[in-house]
Amino acid sequence: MAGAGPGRPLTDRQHRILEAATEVFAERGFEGAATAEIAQRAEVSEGSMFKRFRTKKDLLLAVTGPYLLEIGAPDLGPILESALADGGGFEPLLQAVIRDRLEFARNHPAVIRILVQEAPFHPEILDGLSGLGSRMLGLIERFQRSGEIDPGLRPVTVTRFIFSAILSHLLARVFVRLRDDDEPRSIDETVQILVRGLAPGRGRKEEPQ
Amino acid sequence: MAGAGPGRPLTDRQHRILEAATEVFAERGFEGAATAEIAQRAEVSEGSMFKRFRTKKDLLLAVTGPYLLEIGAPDLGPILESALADGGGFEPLLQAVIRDRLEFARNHPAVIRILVQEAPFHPEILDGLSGLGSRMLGLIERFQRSGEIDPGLRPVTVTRFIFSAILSHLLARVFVRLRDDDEPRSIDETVQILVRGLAPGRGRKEEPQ
Amino acid sequence: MAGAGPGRPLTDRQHRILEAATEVFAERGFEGAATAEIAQRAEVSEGSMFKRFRTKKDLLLAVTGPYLLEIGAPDLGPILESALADGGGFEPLLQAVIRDRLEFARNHPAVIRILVQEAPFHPEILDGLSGLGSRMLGLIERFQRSGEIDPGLRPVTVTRFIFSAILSHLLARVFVRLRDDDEPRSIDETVQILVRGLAPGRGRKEEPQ
Amino acid sequence: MAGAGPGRPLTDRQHRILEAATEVFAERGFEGAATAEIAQRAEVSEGSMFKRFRTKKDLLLAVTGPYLLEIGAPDLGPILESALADGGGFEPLLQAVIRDRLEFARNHPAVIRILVQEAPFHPEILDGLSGLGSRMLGLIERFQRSGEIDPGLRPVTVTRFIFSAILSHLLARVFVRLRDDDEPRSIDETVQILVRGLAPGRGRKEEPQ
DNA sequence: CATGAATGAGACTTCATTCAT
DNA sequence: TATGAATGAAGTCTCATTCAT
Repeated sequence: MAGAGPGRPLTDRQHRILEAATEVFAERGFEGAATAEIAQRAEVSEGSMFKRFRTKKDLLLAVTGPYLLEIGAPDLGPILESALADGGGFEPLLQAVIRDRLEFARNHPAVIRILVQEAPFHPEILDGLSGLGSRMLGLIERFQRSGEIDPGLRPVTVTRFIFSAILSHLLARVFVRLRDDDEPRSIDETVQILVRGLAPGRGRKEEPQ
Repeated sequence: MAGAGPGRPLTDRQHRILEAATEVFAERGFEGAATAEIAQRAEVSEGSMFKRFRTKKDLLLAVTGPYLLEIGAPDLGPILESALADGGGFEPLLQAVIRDRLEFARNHPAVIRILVQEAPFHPEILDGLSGLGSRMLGLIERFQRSGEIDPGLRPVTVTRFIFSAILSHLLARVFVRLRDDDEPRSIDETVQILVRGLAPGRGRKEEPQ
Repeated sequence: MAGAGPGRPLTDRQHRILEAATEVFAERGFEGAATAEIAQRAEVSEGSMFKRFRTKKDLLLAVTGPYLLEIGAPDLGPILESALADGGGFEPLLQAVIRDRLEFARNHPAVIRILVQEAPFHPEILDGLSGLGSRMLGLIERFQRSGEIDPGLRPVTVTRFIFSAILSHLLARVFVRLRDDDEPRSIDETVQILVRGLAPGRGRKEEPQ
Repeated sequence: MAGAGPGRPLTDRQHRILEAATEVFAERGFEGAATAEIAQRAEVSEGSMFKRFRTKKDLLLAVTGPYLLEIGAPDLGPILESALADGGGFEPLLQAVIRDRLEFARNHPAVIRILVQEAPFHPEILDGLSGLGSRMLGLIERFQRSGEIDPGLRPVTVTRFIFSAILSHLLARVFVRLRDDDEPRSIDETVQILVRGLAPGRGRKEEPQ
């Protein structure tokens, strides 16, 4: 999952343009970003820039697209993949997923910002994620059958919870620049809470009936 | 917490302006919003608008400010207050908080959007929240002492977790317009997961053995 | 037909803008015209200009529209009207029409240029003329019945011929700035040629003998 | 007059460029045409194009030039030439001229469009026609002496009239794409009207005094 | 010689803000 | 006071032309 980058071959200039665009979009938001500033940071004329990327929005999609494809793609990061493949338990998988996504955030914080900031205004930005949701639901049901997740919880809720746990890490990292330096511990704690919270009840507790 | 609104007395015109601004900021984002459109929707001349709100940014702060003040203010919603006051347990408090915030989101979805969308670009927008964090930490430590929250977890983590659980509800409601209609159940499940996940382990920390 | 002008009330500034636009469009053509130059000649900022006329094309239509409406409208110039109304002969009508249109060209040469130059690229510019053709055909058939126009000629041909005779005057005036100063004689000659040329043959169709 | 094309030898590439330029200029006008599109349609790089034709305007002149030279040149179409040479009558000459020009328009409609559209902005485009006017005047005077054209008409008027009759055919063909399919009859009618209209009066008629 | 990437100048258009009425 | 016309600055995008490869 950690992510390679765009598939199409990019010239050096185009690479610089995308990097500059990523920076500026992250700093100022899409609407607030000026194509002139992007071109300037890329040390390229605006004319050149618009030759390859026909509109500002193309630039946005070119910046975010590659990363989304990879998120939804089946070739996840090696750690994650092994955790998934061996039909292993829920806990190691969570560990792997969270670690993987946090590493992604560490490597591409600006892209994370852009995705989060612009998704409400440009829904198509997330089109690459279409498959992710159903895949998650499938996994969760599997773990419910294996007894690691409480079958009484609706998969929707579980999905949202896991997403939000990860998201909170990302937001803290990328936006708040949290003072929490002990990331390993943070991950351990997050996993612990999730595992315990999602585990089947010990007989009593919370059953409506 | 449920919150009335701005404290300063607003003329009818100003009220209409703020409503229009809220709509437009939510729909198009701060940078994407045109003051002309705000004035038009408020059925007020641009001149009048800028007389009272000197800049577009003033308008933004006037829209968000009141709600933040109220979030940090001591006069929380009645339900919440009672839950807090009687030194009651963690679970009913969580119920109350989540319910209260969801109601808030139902009443002011546009404000939620604006807060989430613009916070990264206008940090001062969140200034009103300064006290919230430490108050949360205090509460958490109290529940750790009372044995309802695992003392092994750092309060920072717990805070983030609770926030993110609430946030995920808000996001689902406001942005994704989720198909999850069974909100009461959703809340119950959320509370269950949090209570179980944050509860002290059964004898030892995290190790099964 | 001589033409009043636009129907909507125009402020002084807007009037100046339309005048400037007329000049510049006539001189440089629509594509060749720069909105900056129009604004400058009108002594108005571009911003102001685009407030009233949302696009450059709006400006074009605002310049040409009024004159076309009047061409197709039933309130022709007084001379023309009287010539038409009294069921008079073909010759005085031709005199009136040609004189009227030439006067129009003398008063609005720039508009004529624009119409001729831009019609091929902006067909909607001529929408106001829709009714003119059929009205012409009706008139011609009437004169064919009255024996002033050869019934052997198809009305299409006759229409084209009359149009082209008028057009040639306009073009000569507006584009070539012809050295033909004796306009009255020019008109007389044109009318003579048309009347004779369109009159029924002397006994047989086309063969002198 | 029927006219082959440019005199200078053109490589295949240059030929393709001129064809593409003709198309694009006709469709979009000179200002509206993009050199990039011309190069693309010609399947030639912009670099190559500008090597041979140094500016866009060169391209325009290269497109129109050859046809104008030929119009003014002494090697008219065979039909026309015979009609002219044998000192024949006015009517057969008119027939020949009109037919010849209409055939020209059928063969090169795009060039006609360009000439008509761009002549007002690039007068030099018509430089090749310099001799045409005086030659026409000479012919007309000859026919006035021979009694086929009314000597009372000024040659300027007659010239304009003949031009306009031909022009109206061209315009109808090229711009309006007229529904008049019966071209032969159209020509006959045009010639009839001109011959009758320009013929000397039968003693009375139209004398100012 | 052919190419097409690169560019600077300028095009049209939008917009937050001001100010005379 | 309320208005909305006016604007300057800036924004996105296009294009004829050049030049290193």
